[in-house]
Amino acid sequence: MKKHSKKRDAILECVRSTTSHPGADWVYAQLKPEIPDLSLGTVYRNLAAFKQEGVIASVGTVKGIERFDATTEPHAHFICDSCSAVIDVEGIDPPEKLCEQVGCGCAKSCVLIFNGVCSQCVQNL
Amino acid sequence: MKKHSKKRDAILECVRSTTSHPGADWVYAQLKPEIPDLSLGTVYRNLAAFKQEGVIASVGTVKGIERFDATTEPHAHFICDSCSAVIDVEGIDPPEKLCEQVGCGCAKSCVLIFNGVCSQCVQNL
DNA sequence: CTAAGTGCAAAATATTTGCACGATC
DNA sequence: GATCGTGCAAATATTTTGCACTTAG
Repeated sequence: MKKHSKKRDAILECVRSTTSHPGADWVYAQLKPEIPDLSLGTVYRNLAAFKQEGVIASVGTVKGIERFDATTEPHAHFICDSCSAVIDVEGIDPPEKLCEQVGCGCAKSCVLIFNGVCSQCVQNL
Repeated sequence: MKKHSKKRDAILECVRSTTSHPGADWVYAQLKPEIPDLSLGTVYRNLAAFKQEGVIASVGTVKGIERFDATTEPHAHFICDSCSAVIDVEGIDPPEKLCEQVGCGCAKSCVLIFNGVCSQCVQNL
């Protein structure tokens, strides 16, 4: 049976409160001042659990760090090669319908990611 | 100036000789018997260099391991959640044309990945 | 009370890097 | 002989885990 926990709630709330698609360390850094006795291990454990339950989704690993998304509706992402920002792409969705046409197995979901340099980084070059 | 090296050639050849989209450790394991004085660091260094040069492409990180693809032409992949196999998907290509429509930055490429359980793993369940 | 959650630190994993040596141009 | 490539091992970086303690149900 699953129990309640302030820390767990805070971690989920933290991921939900941002559009930055954070990694575990970012969540930890955000919450640590507020919850001084928070442990990084707890953040990892809860993020893994949320992902397992389907409450949050993993966007993928950017420069070695797994990034999470509170929005579980399928949508495309843009990832900046320069600053590693992960940004939601409006108006373009992953072609989930094509899952059925994938021959090599039973595809359940699909991920669409655009790579490039974000508007902000382009300016700073 | 870039120099020649048997080990470098062997590493590239190894990636090219398989459709398994290997990671560094797999390449190392393949070549080690053949080239006993090969170092894992060298494999990492060369794969990173090839990727930089655009000779090979990174498919992404599957369960913590970065996987490479000798085919740099854009194409979709299927990744098995169970056995972590990375398989080329025929007939479906990433919508590169949409890069121009991505609002949040200058998208240069896009990645399309299907997730699910591969035919082989489905049988073994 | 029982089961689940957590802190802490150590362990496990994957990758990078410094340096001396060896290979290539 | 200058430059680049490599082995080796140590260093990083990220994530996982064992265990004792705490907390929610």
